[in-house]
Amino acid sequence: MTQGAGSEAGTDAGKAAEVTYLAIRRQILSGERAGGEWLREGDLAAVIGVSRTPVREALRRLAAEGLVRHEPNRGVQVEAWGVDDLDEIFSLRSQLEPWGCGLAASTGLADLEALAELADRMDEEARRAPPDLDAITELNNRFHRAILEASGNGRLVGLVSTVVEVPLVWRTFSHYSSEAMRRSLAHHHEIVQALRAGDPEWAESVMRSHVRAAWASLREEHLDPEQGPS
Amino acid sequence: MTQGAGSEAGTDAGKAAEVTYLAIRRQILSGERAGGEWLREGDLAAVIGVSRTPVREALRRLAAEGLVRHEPNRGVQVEAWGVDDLDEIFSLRSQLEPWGCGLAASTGLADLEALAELADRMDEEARRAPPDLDAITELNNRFHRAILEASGNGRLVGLVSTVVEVPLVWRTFSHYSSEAMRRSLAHHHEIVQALRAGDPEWAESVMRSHVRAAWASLREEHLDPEQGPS
DNA sequence: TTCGTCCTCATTGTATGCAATTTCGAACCG
DNA sequence: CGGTTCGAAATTGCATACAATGAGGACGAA
Repeated sequence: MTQGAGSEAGTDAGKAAEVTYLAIRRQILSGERAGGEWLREGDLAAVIGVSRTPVREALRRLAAEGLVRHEPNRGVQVEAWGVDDLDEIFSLRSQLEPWGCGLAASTGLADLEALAELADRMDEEARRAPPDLDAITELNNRFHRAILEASGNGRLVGLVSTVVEVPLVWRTFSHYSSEAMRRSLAHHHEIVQALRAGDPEWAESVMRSHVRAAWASLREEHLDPEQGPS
Repeated sequence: MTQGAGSEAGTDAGKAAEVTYLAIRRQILSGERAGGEWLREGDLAAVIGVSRTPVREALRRLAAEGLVRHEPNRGVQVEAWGVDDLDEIFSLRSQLEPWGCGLAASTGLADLEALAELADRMDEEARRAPPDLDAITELNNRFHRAILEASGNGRLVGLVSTVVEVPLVWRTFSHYSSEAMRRSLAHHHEIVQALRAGDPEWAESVMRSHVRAAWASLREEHLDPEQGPS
């Protein structure tokens, strides 16, 4: 068969369990799998072209990360998120990310060139005729991750990752107005500047503004359930 | 066949995978399994009395929680922690726990009676001839968890749990001097009082003192490797 | 002696078969 | 007609068998 997997077919680059994990994870983050949907081991195994064993491992891993919910003897279903989760996530984020950004300004571990380039590339992508939101999302996540890594606290990176890696947040930019987008991109440059100046309080403040602006944008969108179908 | 779960005898309360997970986890947190030690699936399966399948699931779950490290095609080894990890953990903790405690003071969700009782029972346990450190540890963890739960942010509970549930921190009290112990227990009562007063800043401050005092105690102990045998 | 190669064994990774549990529908009773 | 009980199908949980990968040692040549 090997019909559905498509992209993952061909190279056995990673192990089956890893491939399966990445495939399911991508489907959830992209919104391809709706919240509440049941994930049957047999179906997934058939589609991806592996046996149920690696599928089970992938599902357990996803459960540990909070992307799916495991109901004993019943199966696994995609976690359903709501506006309450948005508030939990962003109140945590607006606590942790500014703090980490301030630390990064103190340590001086950040690769300012790389960060500046990421910010520039986001500008470029945003200027395209139809902005490539996936590309911007990718760059934005790398930007935020790089800053947290520069905080010197490895656990902070992991914690924030587990919190923000949910569909609700992952596709942040698809909910931005063009004004919110411009402001967000400007924040990135200002953050780099604050880091370059080695000013922790400035860095922390900008990052706090950045996160809370994102919060407001998403919140507005989710309180008006007028989004398109499916 | 012969799956009688001999060693874990008594109730087959949970499923094999759950039992296995809890068994291995307990061994790691108690220090029974040293950092760096390799955990072979076959051995664990034989000892616990299950097949390798649930053992693998348990190990994957522990890997996702950061208690063990999974090396592809090589196996799983217990994570080794050092003083650097202590600093990472406690700098995170002294950021998150005071914040959560302040939130709890604002929400008023905390069950003050239950918290006061936990604090009292810790006092009692500490007064025993040989203080039952395991009992105190258990009560202390429940105390801290209850406060975070009262913050109204469910994710905060999970995040802090994954951070503090390592042997280094779990057995905090076994490293306390009697003075540090008394101060720590006093903090608990003061925290309850601050929550009762509904004063977020007070609550936050006491919790910050509480956490940072613990940090100092543990750090001192770990910088002087003159501790008694195992 | 020392380095490199190959072979063997231990261990993990995957697939498959079977037992246990849940779900869902249809027959049955009130 | 509504509610309940029983049973077959679907699904998960566990055990076992097999394949694949890596570690360590014996052997031989420089």
